[in-house]
Amino acid sequence: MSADSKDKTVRGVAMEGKGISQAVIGRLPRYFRYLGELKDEGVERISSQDLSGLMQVTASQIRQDFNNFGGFGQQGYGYNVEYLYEEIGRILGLDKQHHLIIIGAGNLGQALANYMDFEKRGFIMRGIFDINPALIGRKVRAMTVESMELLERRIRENEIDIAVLTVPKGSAVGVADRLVACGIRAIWNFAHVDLDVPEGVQVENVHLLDSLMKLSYNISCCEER
Amino acid sequence: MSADSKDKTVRGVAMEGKGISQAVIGRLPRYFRYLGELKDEGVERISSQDLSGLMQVTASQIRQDFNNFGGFGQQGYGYNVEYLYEEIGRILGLDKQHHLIIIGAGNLGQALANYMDFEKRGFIMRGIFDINPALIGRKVRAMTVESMELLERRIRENEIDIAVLTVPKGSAVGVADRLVACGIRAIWNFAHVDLDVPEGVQVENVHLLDSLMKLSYNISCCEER
DNA sequence: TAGATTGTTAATCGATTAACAATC
DNA sequence: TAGATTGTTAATCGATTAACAATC
Repeated sequence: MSADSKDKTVRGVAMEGKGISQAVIGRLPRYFRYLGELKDEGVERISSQDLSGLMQVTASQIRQDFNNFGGFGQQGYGYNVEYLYEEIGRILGLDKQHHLIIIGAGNLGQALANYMDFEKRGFIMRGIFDINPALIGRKVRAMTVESMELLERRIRENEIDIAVLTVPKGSAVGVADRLVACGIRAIWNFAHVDLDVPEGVQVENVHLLDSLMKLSYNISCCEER
Repeated sequence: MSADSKDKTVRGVAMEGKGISQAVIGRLPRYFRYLGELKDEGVERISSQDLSGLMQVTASQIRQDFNNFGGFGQQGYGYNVEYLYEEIGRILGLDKQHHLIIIGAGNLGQALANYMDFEKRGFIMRGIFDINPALIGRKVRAMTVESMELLERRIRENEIDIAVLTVPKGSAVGVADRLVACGIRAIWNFAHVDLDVPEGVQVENVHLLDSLMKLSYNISCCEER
């Protein structure tokens, strides 16, 4: 890797550049998951070859992926599982805590609020909001559903990084605008619309219906052979 | 397109071949969504150019994508919105009904059971299962949570296409094996593990934690500039 | 007919895989 | 040292974009 596409590595913290493709990023959580399992099983080191067999991706891709962030391995040895796990966690920003609020306390919003695995990785739910007066005041796990009027204030008070958008598609764009206006960094969007946000605000879409449609396609395309 | 990469088109039903890349398939639901909106607004025809402006993808890609399934447009005219909408729906298999069961009646399973938009597109929930005796018998929308013992019987009786897997990661692999054994066609997997199924069984993963991790990466990579 | 816009081929770009020299 | 395995460059493959002839 040339000196200018690779960014400086400061004391083990890979200060990765802007040039990493989303294809690579998309694979990091899966590496992280497998490495976590290996670590739990007490495996100390692993080669790209062995990880390749386990994960069903080429060893070449594994090495290429890791090298985007500087070398984590050692020739003739492979990769230290714990070290690699830690590094990928750091790259993914899992060494820092994130504060989230959920907007939309319907079924999905409540389900996400109750899902414990997020907290284990540092994603802390700090509030849940709804316009429906019938829901306001209701307890959801450790939180109380609050009025949408309090949205901006709470975002500032509680240093919220990420807004989880589980409102109906009709209100999503309006809510997203309010979020952007009060300086949110990221939106995890479950509403079935595309959000248009200024550069610097991250949007990650979870379009469940789209996902189901892909499944539907793959069912029908296979039987038609 | 050469005669042998393009499959026969029988009476408007595009019998698409196996050769369509998942990149293309992944974009179809979004086209479908935009075309549905245009249709609802009463727009009769649209050019790849205009759709390009709307959807923020290149006109070239739009034409290329549609041409994977044979020509839906007309030179000098563009695409008929309603026709294209119908065709893409058909390609995605939305002209047929799908029968689903949910396995795991926890928060997420219940949230998905209550989500109305799936039915509108022909995804009909026909059952919900759990091992937890405390949940069995409970009403979820029009369904009653049933024991896992009834799983295989219900799949056969109700002609289930798709199993929605919302069980903890520890039990997911075991349940998936049972599903495969009794001939399920497709698994919509929300459990945080990779399922290993035989060819011909479709798996669509929704790894929420992975999605959140990507968001986390994109937050931290931007501030580090 | 002239203008518009597709279908389709060719050019470019990016991502994946293969190969191998560097090195532990 | 010899063997193993990475880091990295080069080759391949696939996907996207550009261009334009076909045609409505």
